[in-house]
Amino acid sequence: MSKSIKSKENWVELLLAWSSCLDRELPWRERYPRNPYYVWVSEIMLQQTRTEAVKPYFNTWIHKFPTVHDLAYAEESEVLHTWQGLGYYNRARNLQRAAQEVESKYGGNLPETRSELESLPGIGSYTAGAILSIAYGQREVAVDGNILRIYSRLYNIEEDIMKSKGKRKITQLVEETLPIPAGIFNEALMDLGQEICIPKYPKCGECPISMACDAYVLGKEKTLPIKTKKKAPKEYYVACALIMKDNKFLMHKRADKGMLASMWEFPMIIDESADKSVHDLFILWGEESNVDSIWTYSHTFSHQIWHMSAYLIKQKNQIVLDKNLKWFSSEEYMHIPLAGPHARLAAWAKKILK
DNA sequence: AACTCGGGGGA
DNA sequence: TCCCCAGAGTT
Repeated sequence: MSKSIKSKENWVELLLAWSSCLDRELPWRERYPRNPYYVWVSEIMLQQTRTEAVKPYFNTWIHKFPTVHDLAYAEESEVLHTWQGLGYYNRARNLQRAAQEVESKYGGNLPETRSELESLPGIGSYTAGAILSIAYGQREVAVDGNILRIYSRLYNIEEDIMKSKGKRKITQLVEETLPIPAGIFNEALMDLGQEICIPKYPKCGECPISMACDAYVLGKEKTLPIKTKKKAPKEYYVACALIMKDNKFLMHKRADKGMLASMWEFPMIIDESADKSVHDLFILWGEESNVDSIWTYSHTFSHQIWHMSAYLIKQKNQIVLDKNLKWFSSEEYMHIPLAGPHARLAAWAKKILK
């Protein structure tokens, strides 16, 4: 039997041996058995987000909301404020809603079946599999971006891993190779995906299972996986109003659905035309005290680009406040969830009040 | 199946 | 610049 064939059979063992030596120190991996709530919070935070970005948020989160109960009864604004800067804010809202359901329906204990977990908001097939395998020791697959990439290379899968056909094929393959304990194996694959089998230039020279890897043997490690490109972000022009009264700024709470839901912003008009956004801002909020913008910034989201400009505006005589329109001092607005680039504008605008 | 939803880090 | 990342929900 040739070495490569033998390695193909043994790659799971080789991977597990490698990862046990690696012993990564992560805040959500501190003890055995794992705290299911910690696993849950970390998996939600890690969706589409790098480990290094998550670490400080995870520690702050656990400090503020140590248990499912604490999260369930927290103010939504504090939940969003704690998540501010991490992105994909529906994750935070869904996490709290799910915590409320776990509290009321399951007595504060995260359920241990795939169907019950996937019925909770924010928990899909990947996260359910991660919780079941890592926190509860069940033999369940958890197919994330790392696993799609690694299996595409290991088994020379040329299907597009972003499409359901490719994902189905790889999920089937993972199911066939999944050992016990699956949690250790799933974590080992994620470690390999972050440390070695990285997207652009995989470090095959350091890889413990390169001899079992079809892509490496065939010299295709840089061309796999096949993945569709994302389309270019759409560009918008955003005019922001700085309206002051009694050393406070007027601020607006965004709708509870859609982009940056329920987060606060300076009153703004967004449009595909720069001129129209500024024109409409003055129509709606009043006469400009200076026709020139006093602050500009371009912010790139994953699917939109906002070209922002801020204007000092003399307030109209009548501004009808409601729960979504309030005055905040620069001290006060550091404690509310600020919408994306508005956090940057808020930090800058503090000096106007001095 | 295609689209929305954030932000930051690396080459 | 461009690309990617421990995905889920909606249409």
